[in-house]
Amino acid sequence: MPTIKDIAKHANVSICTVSRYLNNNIVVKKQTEERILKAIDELGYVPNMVAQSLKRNRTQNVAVILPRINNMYYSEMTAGISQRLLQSHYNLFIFEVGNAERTEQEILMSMRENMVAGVIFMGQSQDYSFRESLHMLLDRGIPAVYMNRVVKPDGCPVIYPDFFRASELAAAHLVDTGKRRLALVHQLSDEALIARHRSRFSVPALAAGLDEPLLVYAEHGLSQSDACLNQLEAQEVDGVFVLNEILAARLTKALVRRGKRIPEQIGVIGLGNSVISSITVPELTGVDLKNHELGVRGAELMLAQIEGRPFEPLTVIEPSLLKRESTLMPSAVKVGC
Amino acid sequence: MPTIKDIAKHANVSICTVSRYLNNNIVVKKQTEERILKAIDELGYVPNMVAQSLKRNRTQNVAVILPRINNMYYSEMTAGISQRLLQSHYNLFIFEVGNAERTEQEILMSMRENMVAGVIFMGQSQDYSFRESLHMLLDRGIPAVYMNRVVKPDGCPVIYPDFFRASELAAAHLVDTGKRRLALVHQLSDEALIARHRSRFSVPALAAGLDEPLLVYAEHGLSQSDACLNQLEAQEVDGVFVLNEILAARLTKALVRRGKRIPEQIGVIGLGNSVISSITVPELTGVDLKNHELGVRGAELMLAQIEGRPFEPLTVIEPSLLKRESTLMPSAVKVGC
DNA sequence: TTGTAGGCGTTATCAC
DNA sequence: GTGATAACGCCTACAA
Repeated sequence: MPTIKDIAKHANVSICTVSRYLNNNIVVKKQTEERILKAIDELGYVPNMVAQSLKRNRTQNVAVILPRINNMYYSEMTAGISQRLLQSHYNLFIFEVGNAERTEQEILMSMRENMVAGVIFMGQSQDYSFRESLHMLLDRGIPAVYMNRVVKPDGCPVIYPDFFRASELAAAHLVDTGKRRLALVHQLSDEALIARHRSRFSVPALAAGLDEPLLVYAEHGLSQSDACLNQLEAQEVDGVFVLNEILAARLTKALVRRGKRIPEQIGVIGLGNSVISSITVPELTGVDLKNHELGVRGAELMLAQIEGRPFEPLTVIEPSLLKRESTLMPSAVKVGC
Repeated sequence: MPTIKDIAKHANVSICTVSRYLNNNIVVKKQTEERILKAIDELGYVPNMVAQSLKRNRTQNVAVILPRINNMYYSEMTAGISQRLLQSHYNLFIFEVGNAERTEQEILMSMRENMVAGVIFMGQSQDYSFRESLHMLLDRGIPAVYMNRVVKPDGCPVIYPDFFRASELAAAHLVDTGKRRLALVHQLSDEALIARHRSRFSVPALAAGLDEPLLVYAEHGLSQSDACLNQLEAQEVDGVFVLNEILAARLTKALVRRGKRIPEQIGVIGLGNSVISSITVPELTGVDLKNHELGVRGAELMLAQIEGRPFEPLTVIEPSLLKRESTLMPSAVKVGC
């Protein structure tokens, strides 16, 4: 592998002229430039980022730490990150920590060992890992971004979709389509999150003069005999928002098997807008959390920090509702008009 | 950031003693060891992999080049790769090339710039990219692995699932469940691949004395009015294998909407075993291509090359059939008995 | 068993 | 405009 040294020799200039020319730090004579270019071409020179990193004390590699890469939400975000980083000639490291065979300390040490330019922490909304050890990075000047986690900014920028707005959008749409008895189905364990979802979900219902919506916890392994379904039936629920796309699909299936007509008897909305929602029968109305955009914007927060540009400490992405078959068409008469 | 130099000073030993101790290249006196360990602990030393890479002329980073990370097949394989690489303390670079905003030359240059330890090329079975430029890597001693692509080994090990065996398994199961008129539905464009699928799919049918199965190309954007469905109906097909899981789900939906009873009137099998298959109504029998295992084994092929161990030039993973609701139970009387 | 010194490919601080 | 030269942190003959 030829080095700038070889280029310099071949072009009859000094090493540093080559280096500075390659880094655009200098204006060289036309003739010199041609000689350098010719040498690079003839010798097949490829710059060595490792040596550069050692010298500059920083790589062009950004690490993403996530629970599982084979999860559509995370992989969509990752795709957004990847795309944005590539544009700016940064590389993407993936660290899967789901199996938890590595401690936080070990992971952070790995970040330092590899001199990453920055770290993006991706996780569920209620994921609080790395909150303590984060400052070990920040203190050493390694920027970080929290992505998809609903936490207050504390030392590094935070970006997540407005999960609670999603609940509100869903409730509003159910109300708009004439539903009178709403329920919020979830599998969360974080009480604070549940409370926030519930309160936002209630807003459109209460505004329309409806009862306080039901809050239903769905056990894992939903089947036809589930308590969750019985509860919906007993309470005569006619509109439900499920805080998980796959769960929404399973619930839909279970409802259909119980003979419920969707959307006439019960409207269903899922949180998410992947291929899942377009495969169920009926197809699911869903709230799109804009995972790809989240990734792109998160990567931009990272780049802003690395390159010393200003950035927002908190970014909340507005979700959007996608209407499909599992809800009725909104009635012409809007609530409150 | 403290360096081995600082450790050496603090422990009152020479730099090289520290270095060799850390690399297990040496047995040091108990006392020396303790002093080194103490210094490492007190100074919070973290080894610098970048410097190490520069010296060793190779990083611990393995790159995976794939079309899209937000595709369940690829992300499952990637998860397998990630898991195996982490075990051996290698890092994972992700290079998405789907949007094709970079030429092969640029991508390979990026590999060299970053001194990756190896490159795993992941792509569709009929993906022939990088075949020409691959040797640019190999010639420079950078090992590569072809993953999921059905090509003959040529310079680097190849690993893929036995796609054609999947067709055979599916056909055999359809025959076992009493189906008499089979069809293979696909969206492929590679004639050679189609022919191989077709011939293997035919084997169980012909062995059972049935007609040669139908080969049906499904246009994109499958709907109820599709030629594909009409064809299946006209030919009175009662058993179908779809070479794509999502397409299988859509086809199932379309069949149900046309009033077909699955699996009684028509049995459906999809190629793939993700969450998709368990969400459709009815749930889809599928052929699992073992993507995760593919990833793990592929990573092992990479590691074997890097570490100079012997390895198989060609690995073909055996798929397995997962029976669900979209096919009948196999009859007790086996074909050919 | 331990130490000295040179070099990996690059950048950056000086001079000229 | 250009050129020596000294780092960056680590490894490794070679020497002691």
